[in-house]
Amino acid sequence: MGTTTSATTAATDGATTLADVLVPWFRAHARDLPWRRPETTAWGVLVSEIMLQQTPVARVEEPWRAWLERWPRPSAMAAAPASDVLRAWGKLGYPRRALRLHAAAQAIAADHDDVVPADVETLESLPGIGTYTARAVAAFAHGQRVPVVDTNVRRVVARAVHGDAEAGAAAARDLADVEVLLPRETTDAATMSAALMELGATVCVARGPRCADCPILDRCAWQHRGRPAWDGPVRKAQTWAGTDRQVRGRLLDVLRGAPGPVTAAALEAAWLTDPGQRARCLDSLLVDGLVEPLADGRFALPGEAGDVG
DNA sequence: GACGCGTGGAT
DNA sequence: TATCCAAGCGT
Repeated sequence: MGTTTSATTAATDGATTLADVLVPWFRAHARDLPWRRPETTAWGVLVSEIMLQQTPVARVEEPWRAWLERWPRPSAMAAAPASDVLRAWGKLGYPRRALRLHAAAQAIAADHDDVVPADVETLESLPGIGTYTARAVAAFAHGQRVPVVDTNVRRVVARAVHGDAEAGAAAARDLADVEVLLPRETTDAATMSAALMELGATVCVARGPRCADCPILDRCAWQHRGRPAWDGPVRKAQTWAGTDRQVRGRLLDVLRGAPGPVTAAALEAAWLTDPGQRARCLDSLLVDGLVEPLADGRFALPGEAGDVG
């Protein structure tokens, strides 16, 4: 980073746009994340985007490196059993993401010549790739000029453009909101999207925004309005202790930690508080395809026992 | 549109 | 210690 501001052309009427400020700011201040390096493949970008869904950057860096070293192409991962994929996923959380990435890799290998698609609609047709991830891959891996809207971008737009403290629920209009902020130049458009995300992740954060460090403070609508408090609906607090999520996590942790199939007793020991809840959660893991029952009564990670498809 | 889905660091 | 929150997706 630290490159000089390479004459980002201002709008034809001479007005300085948001992109005129944020693109150079990004080039000077962006974190040096491994998936942003120029040698990163589209597959590497896709893997990073899936891992980063609801998971902080700091916890993704090392698993991402190991993942790309082990499975440098979609076909490599496609050939691995799901059990290997789930163990490599480790404790990143939301393991259904790993299963969907596995399925996406198989589809890319089988139907797309092992090349990560560049078309938003095609990307969205793949498992685990939704509105955000499809556009992130199209923009960051393939340089397309498409709006990329995640929770950071929605917060930045809510504040800087709409003058609200928080973004509220995601809406279809979010894409159009951001599209008008993108510069005409395709390459700069992708950088602008990355800049909006970076600003939201490092400066315009949810709690305790560092407005003194903000490059667009002088044109922030929220600032101009005196930074009024959020008066919209309050998000429901996440509960954790005793939830099915916790129980599922415990059960899966037993499977991941074992070298092979485990007994029903081993899973029962993972959650003694409420046997009914434990049974219900194990069943939901079976439904999700995260666990497989064996004929002898034991349980295994999918594909682990050699029972292919 | 609301809900369920893991995990762990920050405050 | 408890709560908040983190580059969403599928149902």
